[in-house]
Amino acid sequence: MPTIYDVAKLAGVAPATVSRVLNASGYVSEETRRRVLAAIDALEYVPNRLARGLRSKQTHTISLVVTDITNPFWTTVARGVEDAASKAGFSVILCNTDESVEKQAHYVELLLQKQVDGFLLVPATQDVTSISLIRERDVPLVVLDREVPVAVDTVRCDSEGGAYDLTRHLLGLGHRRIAVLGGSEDVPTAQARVAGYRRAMDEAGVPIDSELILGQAFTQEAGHAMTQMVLGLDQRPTALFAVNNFIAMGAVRALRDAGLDVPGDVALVGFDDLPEALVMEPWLTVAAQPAYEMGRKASELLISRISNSSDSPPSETVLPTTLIVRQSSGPLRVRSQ
Amino acid sequence: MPTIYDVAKLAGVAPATVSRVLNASGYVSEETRRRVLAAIDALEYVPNRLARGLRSKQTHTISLVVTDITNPFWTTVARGVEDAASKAGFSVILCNTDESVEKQAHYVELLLQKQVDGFLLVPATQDVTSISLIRERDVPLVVLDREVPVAVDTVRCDSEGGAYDLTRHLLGLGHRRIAVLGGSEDVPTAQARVAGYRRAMDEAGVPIDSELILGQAFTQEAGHAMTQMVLGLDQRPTALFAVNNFIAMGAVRALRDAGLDVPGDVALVGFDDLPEALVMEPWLTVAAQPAYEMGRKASELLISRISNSSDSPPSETVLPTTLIVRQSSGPLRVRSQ
DNA sequence: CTGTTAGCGCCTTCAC
DNA sequence: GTGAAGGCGCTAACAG
Repeated sequence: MPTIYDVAKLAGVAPATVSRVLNASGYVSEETRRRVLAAIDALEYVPNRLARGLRSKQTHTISLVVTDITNPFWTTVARGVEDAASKAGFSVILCNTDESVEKQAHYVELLLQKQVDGFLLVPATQDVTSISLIRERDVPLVVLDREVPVAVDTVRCDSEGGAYDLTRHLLGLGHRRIAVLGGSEDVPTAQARVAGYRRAMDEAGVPIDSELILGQAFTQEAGHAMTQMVLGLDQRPTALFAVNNFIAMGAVRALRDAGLDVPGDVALVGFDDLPEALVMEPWLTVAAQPAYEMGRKASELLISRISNSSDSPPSETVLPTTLIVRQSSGPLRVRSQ
Repeated sequence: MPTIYDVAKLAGVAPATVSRVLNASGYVSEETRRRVLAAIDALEYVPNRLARGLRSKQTHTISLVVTDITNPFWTTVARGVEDAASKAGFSVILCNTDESVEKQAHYVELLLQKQVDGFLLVPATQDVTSISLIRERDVPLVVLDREVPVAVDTVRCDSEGGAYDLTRHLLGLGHRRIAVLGGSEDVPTAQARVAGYRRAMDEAGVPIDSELILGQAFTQEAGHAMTQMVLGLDQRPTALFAVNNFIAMGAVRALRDAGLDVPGDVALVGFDDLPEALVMEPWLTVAAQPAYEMGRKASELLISRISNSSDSPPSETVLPTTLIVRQSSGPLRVRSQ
C-alpha cells in the first residue's frame, strides 16, 4: 500500500507538498500539482484517513444514532442528514439503538473512540449519561426528535400541535370518546402527543377518561394489543389516535380482527405518514412530519456547530406537522348500542 | 482528552501495560490490572481508535453498501448484518448508493480511506471498477444480492427460482398473458427474475409476447408507468408480475387509477414481502426473500474471511425464496371481451 | 512556493 | 510480568 512518501518520491517533491495538493491547502504551483497528481494516479494512492484524523484531529465524519432503522420515518430523516452532510464534505455513520439505552451507550462510546466530529442523536430514553459523556468531551451534539432535560441544540417536530390538530379534527367530526394509543411513556414525543390530545379535549370541554389513554411502545404489536384493550371496554371508544405509524398499523389489524369497519364503526388517525412507495392506498388520516427536512436541518446545524465553534446558546428548532385528512376518519355515526 | 500516557502515569505503570489491559493481550497481574482499570475510570479515558487502527492496521469495522436504504428489504438485511457483526466485535458503516455507480465509487473510495476491514456490497451496476479497486488492495469483499462478472464471494437469493414459482402459480390459475414489470435491465436480479418467468412459460408451452416484458427501475413510479403501458395494449394482460416490492406498489396504484379490480380484473404478484409493521393487510402474493438471513450469512462470511485470511476459493451462497399465496392472485376469469 | 522537523495516540518488539 | 523505544501515515509549524 503506497503512502504519501511513495507519492512524494515519485513526484520528486516533499511529503508535505503532496499533502498540500491532497487537501488543497497552501500554495502549490500548477506544475508540481500536476506532477503530484500524476504520481497519485500512477500508484493508485489512497490516503489513510486514520492517519489524517489522528494528526489533524478532524475526521469529517458525523454520526446519526436513531432508535429504529426499520421505520421509514427514520430512513427518510437519514436521507436528509446524508444529503446535507455530503454537500458539506462530511460522511455519516448510521447506528440503530432499537430504543435501548444500553445499545445507545455502546454506540456513543464507540463513536467517541472513532473520533467523530459530531453527534446527531435520537435519545432512547430520558437517561442523559451518554449525552453528558458527549458534552464533557466537547463534541458537538444535536438532539433529534425528542426533548431531553439538558440545555442542548434540538431539532424536532411539533408533536403537541400535531396531536392537537388530529384531536380537534376528530372532535369536529362529533367524536367524544377518543382513545390514545401511546408509545413508551417515558419518551417525550409520546408525552407531547398525549398533551396535545388533552389540550384539545379540555378546550372542547370534553371530559377525559383515563381508561382511554394507553402507552406501551412504538410497535405494531403494541398497537394491536392496545386496540384490543380499548375495544374490550364497557364503553368502547368511537375513535382511535395512534401516536406513530407502526402503532396505527397494529390498530388497523386489530380492528379488522374484531370485524370492525374503519371509519364506519371506529375512526382512526395516526402520526407520521408512510412514503408513497410503501402504501397500497393512502387512506389513513395523519399528522405528517417533515422527516427529510428535519434530517437536513439537524445536519446543517450540527455542521455549523462543528465549523464555527462559536459558543452561541443551544437552539431549539420546531418544525410544524401537516394534517392530512383521508378516509380513515369519518364522522361519528349515531348508533343504538 | 486523556491518553494512554495519562492513564499509565496515574496507575504508576508503563503505557504498554495499559495497552495490554485494554486489549486483553499478554500477561498482566491481577493487581496492576485493577490499578489500570481504576485509572481509566477516574480519567474517563476513551481510547483513540484512529491511533489504534493506524498502528494495528485493523479497524474492526466493516461496511455495508446498499442501493436503497429506504426499502425495508435493505434495512432488514442491514439488521442481519449488524447483529452478526456486533456479535463478532465488529461495527458496521452503512452507506446508500441510490443505485448510482458514482455514489458507489465515492463510498468505496471513502471506506478504503477509512481502512475498513471488509466490504459488503450490493453492486449498483455491472461495472466492476469499484470491485476491482477493493480486490487490488486485498480487502475482503462479499457481494450481496447481485451477481457480478468476477469471481468473488456472493450471497444472494434464488431470484430465478422465485420468479419461476410465481409464474407457475399464475399459469396454474389459468393465466396466459402475464406481464413482467421489470427493474433496471442491467441488474442481474432483474434479469434472473425475467429468466425464471421465461423458463416457466417455456415449460408450460406458452408463447412469450415480448411486448409484455418491460424493464425500467425498482421504484413505485416505474411500476406505475409500466402498468399503464401494459394496460394500454390491444390485448391487455390478465396477470402482472412485479419484480420488487416498490414496483408492485406502483402497479397497485395504476390498477386502481384504471378502475380495475385485483384479482377480479387483473391478478398481481410481486417479489419481496413487506414487514408486518408496514402493511395494513397482507394481500399481495409474493416470493419472499429471507432478507435478515441474507444479511447475517453475508456478514458471517465476510468476518470469517477477515479473520482467517485463508485463500479458499470464492463461494456462492444462494438462499431459497418462499412463495406466499394471498388474495391478489385469483384464477383467470373468463370474459366476453 | 516548497522542504524539514516533529509528533498526533497507540501497539509491537524486544529487552529485562 | 513489565518497561523502553520506535514507528504506523499524515499534517502543522516553521524555515527558507
